[in-house]
Amino acid sequence: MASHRAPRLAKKPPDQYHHGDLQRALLQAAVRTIQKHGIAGLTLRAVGEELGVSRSALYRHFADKAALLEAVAREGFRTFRLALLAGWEGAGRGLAGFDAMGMAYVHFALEHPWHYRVMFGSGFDRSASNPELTEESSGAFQVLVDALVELQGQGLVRSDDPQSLAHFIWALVHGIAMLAIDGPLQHDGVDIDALTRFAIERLHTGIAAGPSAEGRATPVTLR
Amino acid sequence: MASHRAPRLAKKPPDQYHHGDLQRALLQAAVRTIQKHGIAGLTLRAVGEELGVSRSALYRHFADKAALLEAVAREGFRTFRLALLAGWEGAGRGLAGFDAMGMAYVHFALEHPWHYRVMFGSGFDRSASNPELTEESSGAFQVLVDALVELQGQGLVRSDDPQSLAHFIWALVHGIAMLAIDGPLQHDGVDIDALTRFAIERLHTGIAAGPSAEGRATPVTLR
DNA sequence: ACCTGAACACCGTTCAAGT
DNA sequence: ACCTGAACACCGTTCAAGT
Repeated sequence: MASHRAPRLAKKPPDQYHHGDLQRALLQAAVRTIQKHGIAGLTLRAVGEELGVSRSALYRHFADKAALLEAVAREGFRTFRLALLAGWEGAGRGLAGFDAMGMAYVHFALEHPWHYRVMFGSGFDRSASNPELTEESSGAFQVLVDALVELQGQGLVRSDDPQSLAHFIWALVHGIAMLAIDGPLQHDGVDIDALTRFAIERLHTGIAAGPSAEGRATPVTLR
Repeated sequence: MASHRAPRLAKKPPDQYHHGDLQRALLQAAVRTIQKHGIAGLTLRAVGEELGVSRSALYRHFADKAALLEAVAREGFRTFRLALLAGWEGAGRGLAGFDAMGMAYVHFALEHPWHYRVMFGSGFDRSASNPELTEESSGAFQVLVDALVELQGQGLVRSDDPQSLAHFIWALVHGIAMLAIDGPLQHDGVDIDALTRFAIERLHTGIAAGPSAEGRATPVTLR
């Protein structure tokens, strides 16, 4: 790019001080390394090698390894929130939007399993004051709460405390995601999509037997 | 214990070859170390020190560190299964037993968080053929399946595929447990017991609004 | 049979030194 | 201001050697 004399081209031009934005490059390299070698195989040496940079260069841009993982989690929560929102709004909100948001949740976990693992794993202190991370995290959660409040306003969802409802539903999809990624649903030939659809149906009508629920084709959506 | 001459008493008598059952002692020491220093702080050196034994002595009884963690998980699944069964039978089976089993699930996770983390964490290969572990694990799952089949036989639960129902319910309680232990429910002042009870209620009747569910004090348990 | 202790190949992190 | 390279204190694992 700049004007040096006849640079001997390596794959990445080590012209200036290596990068204009090493911070961002380190983040991306960390994600690639995790995808290749797992979260335990994320070593600062491997990250540095991928960029042709010393292993201690990272410390100019991140406090330590945990901070690097936090950055990965933050990036994950950001795109996660957008995915949930896209599901909700893409299906035109309402009960269809609610269901689409649930599917989007599980799909995100299946499509970005490593991001999801880092986001909800224990690679860093969640309690240690980390305002940026908790903000992104609760931002994603808020999408669900907002949707529930809207549905309650339309009389489509029970008028319970929205926080409790949201925690309940979040736990459900989180559980499906975790069991699908790392748990026994992984290799048992379970159709995750079908299970998720089933779970969302049961979310609407419950599991109780009896004329009020059993045999009804569509969930109760009076009014 | 045995007859040596005037043993200079250390805390643990290093009389013979240290232990009659080092394997079991190592397992317990591992659990204690994890409880004290976290799952990442589990080092073979720390385990050995706790027993006054070399750090390589472990390799006589476990293939490697992952095998030690697997043993912890196996022990966890065994007592977990018993806890679920105690809830189910202690409450006299039926719907009350079902609810008690759900509470027992979450309570186990809250009372043995480190065991739970190891059981469902990624400290070892779950796919790598490990028959003993998967047997214990699916044994715990089977308690739930059996209960559901029994409830279906009594007409108390929808006649869906019991496996799907079990996966759905398992995901829910697993999600609550994970969010309560490591997630944002941890320090938000959320009453986990109340949330679990609420979740189990919603499990019965669903979240839909309308006369068929809203306002009814007790879940539908016709017949 | 069971355990030790040195050795090996790895880690994350620090810090003086280079440009 | 940004990065290097040596050094430090840790790891898990192996293996000859002791009893």
